[in-house]
Amino acid sequence: MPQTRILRSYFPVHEGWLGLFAYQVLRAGHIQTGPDHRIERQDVPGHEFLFCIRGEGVVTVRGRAHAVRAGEMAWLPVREPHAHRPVREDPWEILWLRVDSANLSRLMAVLTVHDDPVFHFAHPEDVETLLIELLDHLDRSSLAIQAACDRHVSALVEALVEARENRLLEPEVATHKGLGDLMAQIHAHYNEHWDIDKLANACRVSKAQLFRLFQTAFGKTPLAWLRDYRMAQAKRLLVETDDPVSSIAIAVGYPDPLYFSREFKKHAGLSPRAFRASESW
DNA sequence: AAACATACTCGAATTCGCTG
DNA sequence: CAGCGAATTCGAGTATGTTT
Repeated sequence: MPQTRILRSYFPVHEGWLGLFAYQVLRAGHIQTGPDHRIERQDVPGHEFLFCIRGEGVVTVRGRAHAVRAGEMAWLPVREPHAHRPVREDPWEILWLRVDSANLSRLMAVLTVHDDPVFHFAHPEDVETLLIELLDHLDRSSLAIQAACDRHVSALVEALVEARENRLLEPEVATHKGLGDLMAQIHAHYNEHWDIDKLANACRVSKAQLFRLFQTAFGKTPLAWLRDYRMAQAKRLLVETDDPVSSIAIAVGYPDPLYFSREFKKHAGLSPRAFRASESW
C-alpha cells in the first residue's frame, strides 16, 4: 500500500512583517496521500484551502461530508472541527495552504461555504498554476515575496468568488432558453429602440411572463434592467472618451439627450458632465 | 450659442386582482 | 400557473431655465 508522500511543506517566516498585507500564508504544501492518510482537528487559526490535483478526497465540515474531485477546491473553516481524507480507491494529491486574514470569515459567510465548501472552476488549470507559483515563492522570505504571496492569495480569492457567483446566477438565467436569447440580443443591440412587445417577442413569452422572468432572474423589471445596463455603458463611455454627452446618449440608446441627462442623474446621483469630471484625474 | 439641466405633462409600462 | 382588464406608477417628450 503506497504511503503518504510530502512533496513540499512550508512554514513561512513573517518576522516583523505581520499585518503589512491583507493575507498571511501560515502554512502551505503539496502532498500525495496514501489511503490511510487522515486529518482531524478541532481548532487551528486561519482558513485552509485544499486543491485536488488528481484522485479524490472527502472533507467534513459541521458533520457533513463533501466529495472533492480533481480540479476542485475545498475551503475549510479550520477554527471549528473539521476533517479531510482521501478516498481509498483513488487517494488524492493536493496542493494546500492555510491563510489568515481579517475578512475571510465574512466572505466565507457570503459564499455559503459552510453549506457547500467545494468549489468548481471554469479553468482549474489556472488555479493550479496559481498555487504552484505561490509555493515557489515560499522557498525564500522577503518583503517583496510577502507582497507577491498576498497578490496570489488575492487572485485565488477572486477565482473562488467567481466560481460561486457564476453558479448562483446560472440556474435562473440559463434555464430559460428564451431569456438567454433575449439577453444576447440586448447585449448586441442595446442602443436600438426596445419596448415591451419587442422584448417579449425576442424572449418568446407573453408580456406578463416576461415580467415574472425578469423579476425572478434579476429582481427588476425588463426596462429597469435595460436602463441599468445602458447607464453602465454610458458611465464607461463618459470616462473612456471625450465625446459630447449628447452623442453618448444616442450611443447607449437614448435618442433624447435631455431625457438621458435626467435619467443619468437619477441613476448615478450626478449629471453626466459632473460624473465625468468626478471620474477624471 | 451650444451644451446641459430641470419642471411639467401625458401616455406607456407595470402591477394588481381576478378567472379559467 | 398563464392570461386578461383595470388601476396605478413611472418613463419619455416638450418647454424652459442654466451653465460653459
